[in-house]
Amino acid sequence: MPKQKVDEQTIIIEALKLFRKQSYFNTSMSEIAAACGLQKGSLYHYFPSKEDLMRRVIKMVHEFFKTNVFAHAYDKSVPPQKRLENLFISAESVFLDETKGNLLGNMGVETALMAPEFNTLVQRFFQDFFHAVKTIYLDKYPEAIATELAERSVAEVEGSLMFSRVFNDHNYLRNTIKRILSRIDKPVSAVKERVKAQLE
Amino acid sequence: MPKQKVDEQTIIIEALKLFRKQSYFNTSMSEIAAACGLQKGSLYHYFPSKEDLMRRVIKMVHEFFKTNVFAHAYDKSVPPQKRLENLFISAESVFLDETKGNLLGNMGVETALMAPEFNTLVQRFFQDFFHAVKTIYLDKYPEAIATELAERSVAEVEGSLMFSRVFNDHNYLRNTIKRILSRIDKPVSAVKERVKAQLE
Amino acid sequence: MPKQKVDEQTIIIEALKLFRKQSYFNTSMSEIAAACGLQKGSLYHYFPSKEDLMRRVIKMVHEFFKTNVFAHAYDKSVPPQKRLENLFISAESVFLDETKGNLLGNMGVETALMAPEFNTLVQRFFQDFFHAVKTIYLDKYPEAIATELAERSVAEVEGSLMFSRVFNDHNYLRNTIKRILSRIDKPVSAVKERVKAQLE
Amino acid sequence: MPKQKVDEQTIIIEALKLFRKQSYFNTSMSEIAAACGLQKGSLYHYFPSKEDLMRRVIKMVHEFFKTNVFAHAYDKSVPPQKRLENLFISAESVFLDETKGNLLGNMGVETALMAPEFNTLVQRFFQDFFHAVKTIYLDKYPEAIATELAERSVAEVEGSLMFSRVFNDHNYLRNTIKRILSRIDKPVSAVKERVKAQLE
DNA sequence: AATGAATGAGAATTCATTCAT
DNA sequence: AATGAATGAATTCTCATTCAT
Repeated sequence: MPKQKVDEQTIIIEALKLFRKQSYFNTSMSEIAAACGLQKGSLYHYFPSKEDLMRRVIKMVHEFFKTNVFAHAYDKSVPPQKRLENLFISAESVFLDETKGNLLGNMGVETALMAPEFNTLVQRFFQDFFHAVKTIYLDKYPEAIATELAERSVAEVEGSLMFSRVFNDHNYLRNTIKRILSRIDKPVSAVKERVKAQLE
Repeated sequence: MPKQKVDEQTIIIEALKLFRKQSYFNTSMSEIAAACGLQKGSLYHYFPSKEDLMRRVIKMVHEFFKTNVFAHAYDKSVPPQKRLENLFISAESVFLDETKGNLLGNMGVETALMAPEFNTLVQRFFQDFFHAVKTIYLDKYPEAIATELAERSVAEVEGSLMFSRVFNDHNYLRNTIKRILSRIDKPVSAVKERVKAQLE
Repeated sequence: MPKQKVDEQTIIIEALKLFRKQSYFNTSMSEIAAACGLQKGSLYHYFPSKEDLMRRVIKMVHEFFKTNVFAHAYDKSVPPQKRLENLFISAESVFLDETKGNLLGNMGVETALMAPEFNTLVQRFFQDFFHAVKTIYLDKYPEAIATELAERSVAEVEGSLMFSRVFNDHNYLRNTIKRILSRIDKPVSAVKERVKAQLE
Repeated sequence: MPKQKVDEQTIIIEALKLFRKQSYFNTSMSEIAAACGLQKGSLYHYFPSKEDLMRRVIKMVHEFFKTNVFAHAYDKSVPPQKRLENLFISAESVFLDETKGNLLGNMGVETALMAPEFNTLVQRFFQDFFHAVKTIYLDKYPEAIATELAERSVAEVEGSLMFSRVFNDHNYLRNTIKRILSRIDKPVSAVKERVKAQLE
């Protein structure tokens, strides 16, 4: 009659932390089990396979972002500037948080490489990310511009997140987010002009 | 049979292709050997270990970029706009080329995670990348602005490169590069203003 | 299939037998596993490495000797002649026993060569051996003589044990032990004289 | 038209040194080649296999002992005490010499274990050793005693040689040899008596 | 639910050996 | 005679997974 020592959530979080730190292929089920205070055999009570556990990790991160980050975009009671700020500031804190992790941030490629199925999950995450950011920009800009701004912002965030990790310096991401937020305050005309210029 | 079947270069390139496609940890020495038409034991003639092979791969990519991409930045016979174009257009073709690969592009994080030594190599790559881009911007902008523009451009490139791979759509990267190139044509004053605005 | 097939002790003993028969470097983990009716991977449940298994084998032999051989030397309820007899007769039966083995007997050198740590373990074994034998001689002889007799006896035993194995003839060891035991019955004076003679 | 870089002798000696230091199984052909300043493939010009090389090493050591050590026993122009001294003093210097080595000394067991053929070679070595020593003793003692003394002396030498290596202290062997040499000076009667005592 | 034993496939690596040059 | 490339078998070790208790 063994007592339950952990729950699914705990295992998913411990797995996330290890995948983030060491990558999926370089993390063994034993390590995950050990991080949970379990024997490796016990993990199979919760997840039928390592791949399935990874799936759950990705989904959990995705859900977390939906609830805690992307949701800000859709809160119509808040003005667009402020919504953008809420979204990116919360994204920043998640990305830079060891625990909550950003498996889907700059590790998107590695994750996507694992299997077509994972690629799909990663795509969905970024689609949601784009959609949220674009939704905000649509309050101030027409479709084409909003799309471009959203893709650009998320790309900058992902790129600078990578630098933050590679150089172990949070400022890359922080400065990028500051810059993105400052951009939305600028007069519409300037942006329009530039975008137009690119379209020929 | 004792006739030379491959050379170091070939092995490094085959390894690069596989690492790019499958990630380092998910690629076995057998696979690399098979890709070269060798027995796995034979690889150890050329490289004392898998890690060492990886080191060589990274260095080769770095050298390739120095010679074929970053070098454009320092060709003072060419006007800055054109230098920026040469640099990013060549970067684009390398990044999107299966063969030459961009291990150090969006896979920087996984690579960097492998070991402190690899992290250092990845850092050096990006430092060189930053430096090249910044050198061009310095022809038109003062130090602070050039730095910011360089970091931003490289971040955008890296982020959109990730999207290109995740969504299997080269346009993410292509559009980003177009945008970056169009930016340098804009009057200095606009940029200055925005940067100043961010500095308080 | 998850039913315990062997225990640590069994593995250690099987390893000992093989090391004795084939030497450490010429015995593979597969062979040891096969001798235990296990798959090779299963050994790593019990021992983290081959070297560690060797360590355990050495320690087990050492413990066995402490308990079953050297202990006779310290049983003060028994007269010295008899103690010496008990010690060497039990040593003989262990040395010549395939199962209990004498890895630390005449294979001391190969074992000691393996690594400094193993050398230390072998040294400890012989120190204990010397100490036990010397303790007995001290009941009849002064320090200097007891030391010399102990070193000599153990050396003779080891040398003749080697011959017993090389010539596959137990009599080398048996006769040596008989001779050693007969020696202690001799008048002290004769021994003293000889030892004195050597001391100039 | 490659020049001869080494000769058989050199290789045999380098191999001997390595086998002595690391044991046969733990020494690779590459290491031997490297010690000779050759590529491993080149060794096969001189010896058809590693085993054959080992055979040659054993034979060379045996020949060396025949010529430089055992020969002293048969030089009838020298009195027995002096012959014994010559024999053991030369043996001592060989045994303790890193270069000339004593593969057949205390490593007899490991060597003998390798294959029946090697066991035979080791047996022959010790038979010659016994015979030489016994020949000297026969000048002073009758057959039975000479045999016993020879076996005992060689056993002591081998045992103490092992201690010298395990404890890295040449004195074990040196003192043993001193003791053996002092023994032959003693009156015949004492030895006779003891030997007789053992024979019932 | 948890464990710990066991598995078997496969990882990286080593190595004796072969042979064209 | 020497080399260096190549091999293939073997070695140590790892790991996802299974399952009886």
